[in-house]
Amino acid sequence: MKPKLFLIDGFSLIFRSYWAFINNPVRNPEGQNVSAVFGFFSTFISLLDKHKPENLVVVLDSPVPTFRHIMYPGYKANRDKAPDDLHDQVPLIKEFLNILGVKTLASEGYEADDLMACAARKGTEEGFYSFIISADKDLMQTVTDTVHMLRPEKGEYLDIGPEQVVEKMGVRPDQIVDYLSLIGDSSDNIPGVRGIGPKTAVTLLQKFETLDDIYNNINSCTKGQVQKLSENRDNAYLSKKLIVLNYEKEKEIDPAAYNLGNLDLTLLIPLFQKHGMNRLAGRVQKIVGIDKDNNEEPVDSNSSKGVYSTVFTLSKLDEWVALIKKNKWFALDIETDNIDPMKASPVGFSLSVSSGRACYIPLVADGQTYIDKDEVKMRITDITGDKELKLIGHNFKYDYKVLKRWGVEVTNLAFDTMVAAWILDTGTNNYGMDFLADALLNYSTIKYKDIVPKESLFSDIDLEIAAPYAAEDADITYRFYELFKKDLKLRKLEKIFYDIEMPLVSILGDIEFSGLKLNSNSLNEFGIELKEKLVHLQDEIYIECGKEFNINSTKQLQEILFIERKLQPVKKTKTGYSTDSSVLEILSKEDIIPEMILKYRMLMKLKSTYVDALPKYVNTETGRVHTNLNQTGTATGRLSSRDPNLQNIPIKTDEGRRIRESFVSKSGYTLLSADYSQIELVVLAHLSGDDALKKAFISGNDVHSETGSLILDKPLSEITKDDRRIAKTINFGVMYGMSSFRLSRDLGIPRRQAEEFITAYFSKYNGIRSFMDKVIEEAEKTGKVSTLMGRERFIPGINSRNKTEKSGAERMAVNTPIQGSAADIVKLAMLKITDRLKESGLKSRMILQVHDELIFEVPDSELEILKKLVKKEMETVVAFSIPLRTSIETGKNWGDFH
DNA sequence: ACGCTATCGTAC
DNA sequence: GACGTACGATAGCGTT
Repeated sequence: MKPKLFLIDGFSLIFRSYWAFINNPVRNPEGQNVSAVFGFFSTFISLLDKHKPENLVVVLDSPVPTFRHIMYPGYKANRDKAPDDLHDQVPLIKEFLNILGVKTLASEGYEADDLMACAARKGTEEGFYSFIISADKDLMQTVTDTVHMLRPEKGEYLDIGPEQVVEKMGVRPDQIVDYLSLIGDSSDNIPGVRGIGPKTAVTLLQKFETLDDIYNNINSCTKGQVQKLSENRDNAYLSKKLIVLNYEKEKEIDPAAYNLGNLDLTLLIPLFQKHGMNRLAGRVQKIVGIDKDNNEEPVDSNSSKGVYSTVFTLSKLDEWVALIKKNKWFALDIETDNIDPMKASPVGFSLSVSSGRACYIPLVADGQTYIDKDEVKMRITDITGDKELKLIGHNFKYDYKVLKRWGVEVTNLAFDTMVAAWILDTGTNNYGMDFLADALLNYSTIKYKDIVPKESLFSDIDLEIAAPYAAEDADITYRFYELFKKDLKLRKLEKIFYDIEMPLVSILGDIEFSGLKLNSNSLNEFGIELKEKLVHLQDEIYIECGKEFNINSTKQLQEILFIERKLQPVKKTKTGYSTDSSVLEILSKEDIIPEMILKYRMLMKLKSTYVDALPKYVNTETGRVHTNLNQTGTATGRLSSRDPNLQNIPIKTDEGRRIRESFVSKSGYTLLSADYSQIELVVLAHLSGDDALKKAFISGNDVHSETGSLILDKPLSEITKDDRRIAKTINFGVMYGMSSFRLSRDLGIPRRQAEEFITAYFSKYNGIRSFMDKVIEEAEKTGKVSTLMGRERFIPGINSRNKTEKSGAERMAVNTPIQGSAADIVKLAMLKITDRLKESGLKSRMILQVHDELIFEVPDSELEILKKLVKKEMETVVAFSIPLRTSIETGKNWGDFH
């Protein structure tokens, strides 16, 4: 049996699907028309299921003009432009195909028909059976014994070989071109011979074989035919040129590249569900389920409930421990009595070693104790400290901290399903079990809030209710594990997941567990100062305005500024005129109020967000602040920090710095901060390979001054502070895709000059321009971008025709490899340093990460050792062609560094 | 009382 | 509309 090569005429299918539902379009929850998406994938799935092709490619038309338009301006000139709501579905379809790993084929200047013909012929040469999936009858010219069409007719796809062509059209495949040249094609605006229709064409071709022969023997035709044929001779031959397919691209096509491998259709399920196409999601599940059946595996149990038991005795518990030791991989979940892991104690454990099976081990339920907690602790210590076993958890950092607090050190965490879900798609912001189970397994979980009333604890709940809920968590975690393990492999995301993110989970757990010491007293004193200043400022503002109002209300402030004081608005927001700081700064030239508001805003921010808030986070047991470093919080790979956010503690103003100063080291210890210098620019220099930027770094001089020297075209010695400021703004701006509009506003220079700066920047650093173009092109082709360590991010909207959306997507695409690679590097450094601290038995602890900065709490005696160790590990974590520098600072408080 | 969105401001 | 990634406070409005 020859392998099958499926060539899907993408737009043919898309158009047909769209118009098929035109009176009753399929819509997603947002109301967007997704008929074409639905129709396309409905057919796609059916074809895959029915024919099981080994190879498949979706062939797409390129934007006009093609060579046919150039040859004949009238070509397809009668076509209307595609409606917007059809147009908008194309990127979505491409994205879905991309996620599946199905290739697309397009080539500028050629139509899909040409490319399919090329691929089919090349396929024949290389031993494939080709199938062209299209409604277009022009393609019948390609049909041979080894090239068939699958043509939609009456709700099914008919297999069209040479015999079927003769049956349908009355001529052989090799006569199709001449046949169509005679009758023309009104839908493509191809003239043909006026007055000759299908009937006459067939008669003529049966008699004379070819168009040439017809004209050579024109005298044997009827009088009417002779007249029509001679009048339209040019049209007939022009039509022929337009209809015959072009094989120029045949050499470039490699059918083997379209091998589907192990196509995982389940990847489509969440996408379908997101767009309200539950029927399609169901069909995929059915198809995949049937496949599993054939392999004598249980019927897909993803969406069915599991079988759970409650463990009341130690002997039952030991049976489960034995199961774990046999299976090696096991899911563990802990129920506790507090949402904050630094305050929580375990009230029960659930375990699973296979999808659909789990148990719950209650310590406390309904206020009553069950199994002895010390006996359980021994078993838990046993299974979480055994490196032969592989622990699976969902958001296990929480459980890790609870266990650590309970006195159990987990050393064998191998798979966190929440982190895996994030690595597979960093672009969403819900990685909770309930949501993922619904989206990926079509499984509706028991919801915590449905079984635990407000103000109650989990340990208050009846065991009959608590046990299934808890066991389900372990069961679903195990199901996720089986799903994600496969996806990570398929998507080649194993390295970033297993080698970077997974070891990081417990490191982050340890950092959070350590926490930072906060001097609440000094903060409270500062709070009193701030309050006095704020009351004073508020009074002054009221007096100046002649009335009292809520200064914190932008709505009321707008009234004051733009109506009462008749100031000129600078920019608009969705709901009115903006009053943000850049606006107030401009307005402060005209009026004294804006400056007072700016001052008020700054002090208010410090007080409410930091001074008042931070002391509330001091843990009563440890006396320290334990932030939550969210590993799944960003689309680029960075960490984020919550409750409290310690990654945005002020530093820029003197007042703000006082907040930083309230973070102190414990007695006998010093804080050490190690900061990568300009890591994002260094990453950009490395990734782009731009010689000028690399040179700027290698020189060892300040990179912003070097940039200033380059774009302002003057020697380094003549670069003023102001020049440096401009260069710095541009350096950062470029990485974020800043416009000249914004640059001119931020620097207070004319738009023209800002444009010149940007132009100069890219002409001096031309490697950066080409790097960015390359990234955007990659994003357009694959729908995603990736970082140094292979982390991926989908870029929705990158193929949008909406200009704003498109350029927004481009900025994301360009920034993500830079920001994300920097994040990769810092994470690698964290892993290495942790290893070194462990093996050397030092008492120093990493206590915070702020994107490009690591903070340690170091015994005074270890200070010198640690300075060296940290610097060395950080600077050697990756081998770049340019140095990766760090600056180390130490002090008794976080603001003390200089 | 709670939840959502908009706006603003802090960090890297 | 016009600079990427976050979190969080407050206001204001709508729903329970």
